[in-house]
Formats: sequence, structure tokens, C-alpha cells
Amino acid sequence: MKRPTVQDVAREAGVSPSTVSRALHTRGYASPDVRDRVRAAAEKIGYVLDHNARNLRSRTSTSIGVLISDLRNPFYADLAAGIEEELRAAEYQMVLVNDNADPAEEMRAAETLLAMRVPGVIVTPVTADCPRMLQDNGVHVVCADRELRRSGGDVVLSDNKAGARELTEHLIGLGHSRIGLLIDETKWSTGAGRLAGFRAAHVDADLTLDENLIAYTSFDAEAARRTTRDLLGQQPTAIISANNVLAQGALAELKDRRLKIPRQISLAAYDDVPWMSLVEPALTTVDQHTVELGRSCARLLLARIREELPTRRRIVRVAPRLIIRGSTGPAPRA
Amino acid sequence: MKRPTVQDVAREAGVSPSTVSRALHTRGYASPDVRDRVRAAAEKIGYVLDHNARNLRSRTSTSIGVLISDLRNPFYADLAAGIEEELRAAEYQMVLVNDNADPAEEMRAAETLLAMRVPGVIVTPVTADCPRMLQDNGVHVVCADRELRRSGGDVVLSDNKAGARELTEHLIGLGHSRIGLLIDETKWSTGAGRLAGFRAAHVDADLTLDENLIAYTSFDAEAARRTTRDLLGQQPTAIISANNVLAQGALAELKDRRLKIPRQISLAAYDDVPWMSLVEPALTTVDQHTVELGRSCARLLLARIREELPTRRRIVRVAPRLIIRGSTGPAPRA
DNA sequence: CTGTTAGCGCCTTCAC
DNA sequence: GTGAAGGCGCTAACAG
Repeated sequence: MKRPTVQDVAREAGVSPSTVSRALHTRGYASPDVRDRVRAAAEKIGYVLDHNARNLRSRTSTSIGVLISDLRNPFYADLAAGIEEELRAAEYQMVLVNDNADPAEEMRAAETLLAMRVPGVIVTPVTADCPRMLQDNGVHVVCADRELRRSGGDVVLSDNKAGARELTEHLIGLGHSRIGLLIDETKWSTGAGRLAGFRAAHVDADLTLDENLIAYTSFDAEAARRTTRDLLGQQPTAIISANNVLAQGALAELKDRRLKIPRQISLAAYDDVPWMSLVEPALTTVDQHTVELGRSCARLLLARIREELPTRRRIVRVAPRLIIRGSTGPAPRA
Repeated sequence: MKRPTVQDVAREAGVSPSTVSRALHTRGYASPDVRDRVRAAAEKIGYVLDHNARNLRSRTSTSIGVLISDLRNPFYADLAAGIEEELRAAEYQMVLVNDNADPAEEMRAAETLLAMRVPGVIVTPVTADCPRMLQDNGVHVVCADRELRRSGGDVVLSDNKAGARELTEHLIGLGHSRIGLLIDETKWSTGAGRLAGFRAAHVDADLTLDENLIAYTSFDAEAARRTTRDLLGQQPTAIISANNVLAQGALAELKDRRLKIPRQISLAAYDDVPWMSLVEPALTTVDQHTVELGRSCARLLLARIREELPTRRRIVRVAPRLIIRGSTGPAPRA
């Protein structure tokens, strides 16, 4: 299956290959009539540029690597959708890889992207090694959603501390003083920020936080459910789950116990995903503007690639928004 | 940022560039000791293959194009996740493009993929032009989820007719004789199949289907909600929504009306997505095995690319599975 | 089993 | 404003 090349277009238009190249892409270097003739010729014989040849010649590529943990989680899907939208508008392509939050997979993917000579990668990093290795090889990196110590690269984050603080304040404002926090990780900036916001709200309100109300679990709905069961032993009047996956488990457990939400117990989540407005009562949660987060990542990366930015590392913090729905209400009288 | 090339590895290992190439990739064409030496050298100087150069030379690529309508819809996200999983295992990469179900975007994306010289594309086609154009240019195409008249290419489908029939039979078995169908499109094989299954179940049960019970709407939850309102005027005792988006609208309307599900009316969906098991009552629906659908697409495409298949067009039909949950129950006494 | 040679298709000098 | 020449990094074809 042989496809037409610039040579063929050149012959058809009666000009040289270099003129074809200029007429088709470089701006201003060809007279208008030649340009038209070349374009017509290209169209006529069905010429399609060869990215591989162009990339080889110019040592770049318009493919951008996107490394995420789990496309089936709406958070990552939205993030990827935002990234893709922005890349497409700029005529870049998105090479999407699921690394399942596995360091080895992540590293393998990074190597593949190196081989593709992508100019940049957006990653929700599992370890700092991956972003670092990419940068050591001259690839621009934007870390999305979390910041790792010594990962380097630009970062786009949701302001987790502010979001969690606002959410916690909302509950405190409703009279809750025993608020349980269901959380999986606090090593990454994501969980750490949410925990910090949770604590900060307590401090601001002069409330002593019973450490037993912080329930550590693993990133999986079933585990969250069991942890919620334990947490209920601490007699909280409200529960915050640190992300959308944990919220599923928490909700399942509360429903299973036939606890009236929010009359007997309030439930709030972090990271708004569609199902939270479909359940009854709908869940109070923090919207991370995930799609916009993705768009920001892409814009930042593209600016880097075009060298429009000062070398200094940039950290973009996207303000989240508290969405109050029916699942949170006044604390029950003791 | 100059990266090491085969030349550099060759010098380091004391062999020729072609031997490096063979030792690194082609199997069996280099003696074990040379192979080891070359690998060690490559590792030592941090050599990474250049896909662009290889693709140019060998006129192939290991990137596969995936064209879908909307990554934020869990159906497409799951499909993409299944595809990516299988491609990654085979050391292929996924270039993912959202076309927003817009024919122009779809065509633009197809041209980009042509420029990338991808050997194959998986697409949820909006028009037949896109798959056809790709095939005319020697690209293997697998159409996912729907079959378009004269699109050509292999197809991987959920057996929509069987699924809808089984779901309808389930309702008929519960005594429902006025079942409303909320559906958006019937031009594509997807909607057409579901409608056909719905009709077939009625025929099998010797039930005359009141055509007013088929409510056409557009692909959007809000529209579905309004259509549901109208449909309720026809006094159905059960409603089937033809996909996950329409189901949101239908559920919202029923809840808004304070109709007891399933006591006053049964609700069932098509295409199982996570929220359907979180709402109360959980929705009876048909699981399309979407991730597996995606895997099938990728496997089929890869087999094509490796020329392991007879030229004849292949149509894979994945059997869906009825999931009965709490939202469907006996028809209320008239 | 290994080396030499010759491009893949493009674009960027450099001349004119 | 346009053409000629060369080479990006790799591997297929051909010798040896």
C-alpha cells in the first residue's frame, strides 16, 4: 500500500519537493499561486503527510503521552477527556496508557513514550522515578492531581486542603463535632491535603479532633465499607469519604444499616462524580472541576513545549467547589 | 537533547549498526554472546529505540487509533479501557480521540491517524464515510458497538436484540403488558437491535405492542426526562430505557413524581454502569460486558494486522447478560 | 552469523 | 521565491 509522497505532489504540481513542503506547511515562503497549485495537486492525488518522516526529520512529535491509573474511574476519565480536548484543539494527539497505579507498568509506559519521542507527558505519578526519568531524557512533564516529593516537573492540583476545609466547616457549621474521615492514602499530596484541610477546619473552630475518627482504609469500595463499619463504632455524627471510590463503600454500609441520612448521620464525599447526584439523598461533595484540571494540564504542557514559560517550576492550583446536597444535615441531638 | 542511536551502541559493542538492530529486536539472527554484548552496551549508554525512524523505515507503526464519541460516558471509557489493556499487552499504543459524535471531527481524526500511519483503527462510527475512507487507505478498521450500512470493516457488537428481548421477557414474565421503551436512535444497529428485541419479545408472548409506548427522545438525560413525562401519559406499568444516559432522565422523573419503584412502576435500563447498583432500588439492566467488548475489538484488530484472519469480514457478537435487581417487580393490579 | 549499502519521506540549509 | 542536496535513525536487502 504505497501512499503519495511530496515527490508525487511535486511532480503533479510541476514544482520541487521542497516547494511542496513549504507551500503545505511553512508560512509565507511560497507565492500564492504556487501555494494554491500545490494544495490542489495534493488534494487531487490524495496526499497525506507522514508524521513519522516529519518527526524523524524534526526530532519532535505532536503526540503527547498521558499516563493515568484507571480509565474506568470517572475521575481519570474526566481528566483524560479534558486533556484530550485541549490537545486536539492544538492539533496534538493523545497516547493514553493505563498504568493501574503499578510502578513497573508506569516505568514501562514511560520508556515507550521515550521511544515515541513525545515532547511531553502528563502523568498522575505513582512514584517520583517516572517523572524524573522522563525529564532526564528531555521530556517535559506535568504531574496531574498529585505532587510527589522530588518528582520535578510542573504540577496541576486541585486545592485539596481548601476543599476539605470548606467541606469540614460546612459540617461543623451544622453542629457536628464528631466527624469521621474515611481516607486511603496520605503519602501523596492528594490525601495529605485533604487530611490537612480536615484538621485545619477543626483547629479553626477550636474543636479537638479525636484521632480515632480518622479511619485509614485501602483504595477499594469493599475495604471502605468494612472500615466504615469500624468507624461507626466511634459514634460519629457525620462521615467524610476522601474520594469517590471510598464513598461507594461508605454509602453502602450506611444504607445496609438502615441509617437515615442525614437525620441519623450525615455523609459527604470528595470528588463529585455523576452517581452522587442520582442517589437519594444526593451526596454533598467537593467538585474538583476534573475536566478543567485536565485542560489546565494540557495547556501548561503545551506552553512548556512552545517554550513560552520561564524555566522555574510552575504549580497550578485549581480551586474546588463545595456542592451541598441532601446527604448532610444538622447533627442529631445527643 | 541528543539521544544515543544504534550507531553509538554499535561503537560501544564493537559491532555494526545492523547487528545492533538485529540483536535488539529481530529474533534468532544474532549469536547469543553478541546479543548479550549489544544489550549490555545499549543499557549502559541509555539507548532508546526511535519509533519514528523505525516506522518510517519499515512502514508500519505500533500505534492504534481509537475513535470514540465521549470518554466521559462510562460506556466509552470502559470500551477504551478494554482496548487499551489488550493493546498494551501486545506492546501497541493507543491514540485516543474523542469525536463527540460529530462527523467532521471524526473525519479530521481519521486523517490524523492516516498521517500517523497507524495500521489499524477501532471506531464507534458516526458515519460510514470514516471507516470507509480509512480502509480505502489500507488501514484495518474494527467498528465497535455499532454496524453501519456500507461501513465495511470488522465489527464487534453486543447482541442488542438478544439482550433487549431477554429484558423485555423478564418484564412480561412479571405480568407487565404495557411496557414503555425510551429510546434515542434506531438508525444505528445499536438502537435498532434493542428495538427489535423489544418487539420480538412481545411477538413471542402474543402481546400486541401499542406503538405509543415507544417514546423517541434525544441522547441526553434532560430530554429523556421530558420524554418520560410524556410517556407516563400512556399508562405504562414498566419502562425500559435504551441506554445509561436515558436511564438517568427516566429515573429522575419517576423519583420526582414520587412513584414507588417497583410497586407502582418498574424501571429497567440497558447498559450497566456503576451508579445503577448504587441507587435505591438498584436498577435491573443488561450488562454489555463493555470492557470485554473493547478487548475483543483489540484482539480482532491485532489478528487482522498480523494477517491471521481470512479476508472475509468478521462480525463478533458478544452475548450480554441480564442483571435483575430491585427496580423491576410484578405489574400492579389494574 | 555479520557487515555494507541504500534508502524510508520529510524538511532545512544553502545556493541561485 | 524556488531548486538541489543532504541527512534525521533505522532496518531490509544483499554480500560475504
